Amino acid sequence: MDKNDTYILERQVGFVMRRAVQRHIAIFSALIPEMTPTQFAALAKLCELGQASQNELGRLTSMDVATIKGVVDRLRSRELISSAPLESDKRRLMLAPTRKGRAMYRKYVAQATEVSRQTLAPLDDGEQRQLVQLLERII
Amino acid sequence: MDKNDTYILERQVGFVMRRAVQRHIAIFSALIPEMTPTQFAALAKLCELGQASQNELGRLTSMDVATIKGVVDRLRSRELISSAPLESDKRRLMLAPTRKGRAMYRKYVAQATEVSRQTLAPLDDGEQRQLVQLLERII
DNA sequence: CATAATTTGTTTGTGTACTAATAGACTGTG
DNA sequence: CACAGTCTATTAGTACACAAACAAATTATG
Repeated sequence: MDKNDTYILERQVGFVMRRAVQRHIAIFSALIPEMTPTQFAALAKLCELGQASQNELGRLTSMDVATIKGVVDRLRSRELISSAPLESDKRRLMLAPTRKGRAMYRKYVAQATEVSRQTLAPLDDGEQRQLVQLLERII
Repeated sequence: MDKNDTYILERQVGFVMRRAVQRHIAIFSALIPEMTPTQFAALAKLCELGQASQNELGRLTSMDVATIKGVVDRLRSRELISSAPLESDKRRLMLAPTRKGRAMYRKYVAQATEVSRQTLAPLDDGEQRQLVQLLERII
């Protein structure tokens, strides 16, 4: 009856996005083998801000409390960021990039741009902008 | 010097895709609380095919060997799929949906379409098609 | 036919992501 | 001031995702 009553997995946004993310992560880890995309995102945001509480950093990088804790733990164990409880609010754990963390960020920031470039390479400039804009609207 | 020498996390495809996937998964689990998107994908594909080996199912749903194993284990422990070694090729584990699995698929297939609809709801019809097509090209 | 290469599935380890429960610290209101 | 509600961080549990190493079965090749 309906022209579209079959469910075609391959055409569902969720499925296609999952595959696109897979490819993106593969490109990322080829170009930036020392870090995951999530770790780089947290480090980049922290370098941009100078410092932030763990919770704040999680919100700004779209990671929930449990996720950001794991990411921060791993970055800290590699001495890319430092942490200290805040005197004026003892609930908060203030984070800052270490010298080593800043160096790591500087080392890879150009590569990170290249990751985005390669991910979008099959599209022309207009299409690239369009894709990012459409994605931003369904967030 | 350059007009774009700062790295803006929020504008990177990877970051935006990650957030879009997060929203999609939230919609999915609100509408289909009994299963994850991945589990539904595997079950749907298996219902479409009738049967498949574990490896085959993994390839068709874009899950690597370790991932598909976990997904299959969980579906099997809930008796949504059955498995049996293939006589003619003893390496292969043939999978098929159980009656219960088929019922589960039928129960949620309309909801799965609704998940895609809600995920794309902020866009008009043309934009929805465009987004999916652009994503397909960067896979 | 024998052996090398490939395919399939399993296991281990690491990392992301979410839920739910908990505890301690802070804030607001009565 | 007290105490209820909120915020921050931690912990435990489940699930996806990938890499690497392995064993068993099959296929290809000399």
